[in-house]
Amino acid sequence: MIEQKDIHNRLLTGLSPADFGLLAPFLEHIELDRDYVLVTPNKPIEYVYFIESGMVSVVAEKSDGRSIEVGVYGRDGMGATTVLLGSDQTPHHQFMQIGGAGFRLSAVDFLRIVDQSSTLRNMMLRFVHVFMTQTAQTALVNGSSVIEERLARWVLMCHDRLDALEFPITHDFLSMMLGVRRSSVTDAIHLLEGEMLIKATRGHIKILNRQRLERAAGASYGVPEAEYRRLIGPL
Amino acid sequence: MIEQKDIHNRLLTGLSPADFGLLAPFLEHIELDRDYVLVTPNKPIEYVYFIESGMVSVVAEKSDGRSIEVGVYGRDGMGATTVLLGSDQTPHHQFMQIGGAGFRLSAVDFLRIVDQSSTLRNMMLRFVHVFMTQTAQTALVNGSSVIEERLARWVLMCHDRLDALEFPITHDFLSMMLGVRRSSVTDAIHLLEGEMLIKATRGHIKILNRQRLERAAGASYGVPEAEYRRLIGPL
DNA sequence: GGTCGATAGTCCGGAACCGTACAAAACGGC
DNA sequence: GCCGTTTTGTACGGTTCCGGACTATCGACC
Repeated sequence: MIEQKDIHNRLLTGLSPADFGLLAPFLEHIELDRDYVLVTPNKPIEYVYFIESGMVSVVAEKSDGRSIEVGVYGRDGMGATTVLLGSDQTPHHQFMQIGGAGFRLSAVDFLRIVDQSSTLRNMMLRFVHVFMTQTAQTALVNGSSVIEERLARWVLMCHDRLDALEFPITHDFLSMMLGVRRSSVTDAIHLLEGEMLIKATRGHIKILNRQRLERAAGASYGVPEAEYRRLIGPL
Repeated sequence: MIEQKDIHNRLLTGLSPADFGLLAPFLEHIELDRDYVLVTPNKPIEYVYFIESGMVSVVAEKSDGRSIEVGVYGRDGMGATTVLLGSDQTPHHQFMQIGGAGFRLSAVDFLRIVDQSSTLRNMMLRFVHVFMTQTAQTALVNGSSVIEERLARWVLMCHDRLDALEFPITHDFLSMMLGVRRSSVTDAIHLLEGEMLIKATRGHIKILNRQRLERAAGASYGVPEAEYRRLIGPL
C-alpha cells in the first residue's frame, strides 16, 4: 500500500489523509519513459496520471501538420485533467518529454472517487485553473516574445518540475515545442550561453544561473507560477 | 420570472428544465455595453455571467504592458468560469468587445446551485473544456500562423457568436487582440478585402463570403468549434 | 458648415525569423 | 578504434512583421 509521505506529486501530498486514502488503493505505479504517450488526441482516455518525476508536454496540432506545445506539467499536476471536465477525450497530445515515473488509475475509478469528495475534486480543479493560466500565458508569449525569452521560460518551467539543474533535450525537440525552426533554437541557445545563463551540450541543457535566467525570460515567466503558489502551494 | 424558451444562451437552453429552474430565480438581466468589465484581473469575482448577445474578450497581459486575447465567448458560454475551478480570481481581463446583454448572478449563489446539481455542473465544466481548447488553439496559431489567417479566424469566431454578418470593431482594437501592430491589421484586412471575403468600413467589418473565409483561415480555425459541437451542441 | 478627435492608409529602414541546405562534431554499437 | 546515425553549427537569400511617423479621411458635435 502506498503511503502519502512517500509521494512526490504535489497534488497528492496536498490532499487530506482521508482524501488520499480514497485514491491510494487504486494508484498503480508506472514507469514513464521518454515519449510514453499519456493521451492520444481524439481517442477515449483510459487512465489519469499523477507524475512523480519527469515532465509531460501537452501539444496542439494543426491539420496542416504544424504543432506547438501549449503546456507542461510534472509532479506539480495530473495528466488527462479533461476527464474532470466531462469529456473523455481531447484534441491534444500528451507525452513524456523527459522520462520519469508516476501513478495511474483508470478514469472510471477516478471519476467515482471524485464524486465522493468535493475537497478532492476542488484540489484537482484548482490545478485545471492553473494549467489554463499556463496555456494562456503560452498564447501570450507566442504572440509577443522573441525566441530567446520563450526559450528561457521553457528552461525555467522545466527546472521547476525537475530536481536537476541539467536535463536531456535536443534542439530539434525544442523547436517543435516552441514552434520555431531548429536552427533558431540553436541561435537562441547560443545567446543564453553567451550570457552564461545556461550551458548546452549534445542532447542536454544545464542551468548555470537560475536568477539571471529569470531576468532573461522577463515578463514571459511567472504568472502561472504565482497562481500555482496561491492556489496549491510551493513547487 | 425568466422562462427557458426566451433564452438565447446555449448553456442555459441546453440545461434540463429542472436544472434551469434552479438558476432562474437568481438570474438578473443586465445590459452589457462595449467595454463593460466582467472580470478584473487579480480581484475577487462577484458575479458570473451568461451572455445573451454581444461578445466578450478574455485578455492576458504581461508585466511589460503587452497584452493579447486568449479567448472569446458570447451566448455560447459563461463568464468567470474560474469560480467553478475553485479560484475566486484570475490574472485575465474579461470585457465586452461587442456590446450586448445577458444575465448575471452572484458567484456565491452560483456555487451553491452547482453543488446541488451535478448535471448542471457538468454542463458548465464541459464549456470550460471547450474554452481551454480555444485558448490552446490561440497559442498554436499565435506561434505558427501569419496575421492574415489569424484575422480570418477572429472574424469567423466573432460571426459564430453574433447573428449579424457585420459588427463594429476598429483596426486598433484588433491589433491589441491579435498582439500585432495596428498597421499590420490594416494590411491583413486589405488582403482579405482583395479576395472579396470581407468588406471593411470605418469601425466595421462585414463578412461577404463565410465559406471562402473559412478556407482563408485554413487550419487555424475549427478545432475548438468541433469540440463545442461534440460536447454541447450546435452554435 | 466648420472643427476636432478618432480611425484608417501609407511609407521607411531594420530586425526577427523562415526554409533550406550542407558540413562538422559527438555519440553509440560493433 | 571504426562506422553510421544523430545532433549541432553555420550560411544564404527571402519574407514577415516591427517601430515609428506622417497624412488622409471620416463622423460626431458645436
